Amino acid sequence: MLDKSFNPQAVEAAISKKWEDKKLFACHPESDKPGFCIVIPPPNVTGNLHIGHALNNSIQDVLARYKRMKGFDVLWQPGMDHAGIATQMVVERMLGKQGISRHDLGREKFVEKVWEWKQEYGGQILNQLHRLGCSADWDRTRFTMDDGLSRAVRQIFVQMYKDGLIYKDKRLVNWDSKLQTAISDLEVVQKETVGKMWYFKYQVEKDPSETIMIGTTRPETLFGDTAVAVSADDERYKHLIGKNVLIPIINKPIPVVADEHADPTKGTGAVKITPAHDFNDFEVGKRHNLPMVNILDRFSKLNENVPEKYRGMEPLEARPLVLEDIKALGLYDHEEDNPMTIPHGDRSDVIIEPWLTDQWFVDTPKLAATAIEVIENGESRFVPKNWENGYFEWMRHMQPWCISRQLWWGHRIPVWYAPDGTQFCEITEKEALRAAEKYFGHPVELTQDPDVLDTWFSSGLWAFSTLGWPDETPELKKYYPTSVLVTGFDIIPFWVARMLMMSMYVMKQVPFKDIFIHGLVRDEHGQKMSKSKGNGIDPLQMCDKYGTDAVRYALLAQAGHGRDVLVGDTTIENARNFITKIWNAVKFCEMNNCHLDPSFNPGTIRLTLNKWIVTRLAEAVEKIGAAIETYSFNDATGTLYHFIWGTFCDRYLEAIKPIFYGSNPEDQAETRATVALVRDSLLQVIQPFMPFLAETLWTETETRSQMIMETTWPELKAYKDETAAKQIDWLFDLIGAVRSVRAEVNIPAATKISLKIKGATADQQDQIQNQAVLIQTLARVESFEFANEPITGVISEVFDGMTLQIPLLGVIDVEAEKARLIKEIENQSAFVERTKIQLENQAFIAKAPEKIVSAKRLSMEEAAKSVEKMRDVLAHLS
RNA sequence: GGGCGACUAGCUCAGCUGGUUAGAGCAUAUGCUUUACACGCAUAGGGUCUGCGGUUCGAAUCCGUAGUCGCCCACCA
Repeated sequence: MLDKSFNPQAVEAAISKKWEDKKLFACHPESDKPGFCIVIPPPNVTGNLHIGHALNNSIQDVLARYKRMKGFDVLWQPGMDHAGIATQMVVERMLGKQGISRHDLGREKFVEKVWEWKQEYGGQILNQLHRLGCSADWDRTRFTMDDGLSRAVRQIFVQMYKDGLIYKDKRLVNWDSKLQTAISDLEVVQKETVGKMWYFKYQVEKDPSETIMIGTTRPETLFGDTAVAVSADDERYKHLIGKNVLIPIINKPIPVVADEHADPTKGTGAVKITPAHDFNDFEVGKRHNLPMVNILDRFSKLNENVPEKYRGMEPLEARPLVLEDIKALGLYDHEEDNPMTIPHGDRSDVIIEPWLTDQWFVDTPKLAATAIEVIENGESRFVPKNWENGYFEWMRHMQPWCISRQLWWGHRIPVWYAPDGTQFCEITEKEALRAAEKYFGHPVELTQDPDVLDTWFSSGLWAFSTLGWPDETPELKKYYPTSVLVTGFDIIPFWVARMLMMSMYVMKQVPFKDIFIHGLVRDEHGQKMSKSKGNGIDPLQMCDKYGTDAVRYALLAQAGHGRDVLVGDTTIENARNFITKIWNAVKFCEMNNCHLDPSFNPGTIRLTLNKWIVTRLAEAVEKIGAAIETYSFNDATGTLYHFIWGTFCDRYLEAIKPIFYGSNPEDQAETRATVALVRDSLLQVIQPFMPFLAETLWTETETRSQMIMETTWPELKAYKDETAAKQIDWLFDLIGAVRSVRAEVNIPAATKISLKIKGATADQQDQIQNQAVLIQTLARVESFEFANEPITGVISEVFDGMTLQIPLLGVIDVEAEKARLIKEIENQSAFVERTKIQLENQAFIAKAPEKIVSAKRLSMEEAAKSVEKMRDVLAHLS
């Protein structure tokens, strides 16, 4: 006998273990089942499971489990990302507590420490995903710094280098002075501030009476100025072009140049050019061959290229002093408030300075073209589709991707330098040495580039590197391109776009066919979860409190197209309540001895009630399957919920009680077998969503050796009987109407009443007789009477053929009932009126489809379809 | 500045290519210790579908426009 309710804490661990012991999550590349593959968005090795992971992985798990039941050979490829900066920060912090810096250890020792850390503390998140019930093929877990994946990284780097798609360049990059590394554009976040714009004058060389006024938001960078730019046809400044002006304070002469960058309508029309510290100015500098004066050191402090009194200061410290000095010189004019955004590092949160350094770049603008094409031509598609716009936008404005990081943890750049600086890019040091020897004609000593690659470089290869590339593995052959990528919109540019580019370059095939983008998890009020607000939800705590299935279901119940997911105690409690409902429904089956009958053929069902539930079940199962296939998890769960709670429990289980409490053994046997069939089908259908509950009930209710995970998706199409289904629905409407009237006129539940039914067709009268027991139980009706004579003229006219023709005899307040009916009639009259108009219009439309064609700008074919549809609706109406 | 999306019951949302009387869950009210379930059952109240204009026999749905709120990108001398 089942307990009072489901106790997830007691069973989850054991069930997980059983699944894993039986290797039910493993893929079978050798099997001839069709392949279905999802690669996990690899969580950071430093990561801890948060609610967003829970959503992301629950979705993937539903797909994996569903596809397995549908007969696919599923590979859900798990793994982790080495997360260069994040991991290095964690380990440095840990060492810092012992008073050790990474420089004390040296590179090699430090990297060793990181590996030790990974061994001991890293990858917690994978255990947490196990707890969520994720059916990934855990034995195949990959790490972006595995030998295999590292080899893939080096090989692709070399190939891209040789194809000219990776190059080293001295350019302005985003420099993070705290992390001491360059970062990519994507890792920079803009923060709004109210800044100021300062206006001051530069004196013209040899003619101090003439000046040119500029406006700037960063006066302290004037030491790095190498020109002032004006528009070529700006009358105010035309005469100054080619002359020199003097930088205030240091009196260094710099030229006035004509450049399109200067916009006469903005500021004063004249702009100071600091090529080493501003991306726009850098371009101007290149156009005019200006010197690049770097005034910041690697800690973003002013360096030896500024007057002594400012050296060692941060730009913001120096700014007021510089302004003071300008004022003292009498060159200062005025200041204005100026709203602006300041770049910050997404990890370090310090101000990011553009800084001139040597870095490695990927020529992403070149790679972008194919990656755009495959989305345009549908080889790969975003679901929902509207993400494509953002993707195109981003891809078309792509800058070269800075991939070198001045870190120690990561894939070291496979480039070696000869003493004269010649580069040798090879997969291994040996090959580099050989190449160098060949080049120079004698052996030379080489030193490897100290930098490592951006973490996203290796994750960009994830779709194929995890499957064994560059070897031609059976996995690669069977599972690539993968079926679907499930991810959040926040990493479309970081990851999705780069996977598309890298995969197209290496594999010439898209990495995945579908890209399902889910929403953000928010709190119950729709607020973004954040540490500062304290409204975050720990999924594992919720699993402890309500059970894993409840958490999964609460998330999945809202996961749809372009929709955020709102979670909190209430939503999870509701999910838990649903689980209890299912538990109790199954318990009811058990108490009524409903057991699986292997000889039972649903095609031979006699009772309409049983035909009805099987039909409605079949429909629900189809709908749920279709919803999963289209990533509408909210629809799938909604259908599940309404079928189980509304149809199966509230209607069917109540309706069969009279049969169980009756005395017809044949009816009882058929009903028991039907119940067991419906129960098992439902358990199978909920398995992807609530695997622990499904597995528990599957094994507790029957003695069977097979786990539910090994079963197939229910196939019930053949047993549908729409006529029977409609009859029972009609009856339930009748019962509902009776109940509603009873409630309205306050008839105590225990009172039996007699029912006079008007206007029912002969068919319907038969049904009512046949299901007398049902009606007597559910509607508490004692006897029926069928009457053809009208109560009044009005009622008969309007009510002919309608469900609500149930004047109740005997016990009710006639006046109240009459008032109710009149109200009803008003509604119905309006309805009939509309119907009549629509019927008239049918004739009208049949006569004039051309009118529809012109009005709706449809083709004749479409118009015809539209007319057909109207006929259907109208036929149904009348 | 450019783009995307949303606005339907107190709350959170369905409502797909226009077509039965606009739905659900939660919340609310009333009544139920009915032998699966009070994490439950039954019933009810609650909506000029953001405003305005248009197309149509017919608009929550399509078009235009105004408003409010989100998000993304860019610029910022």
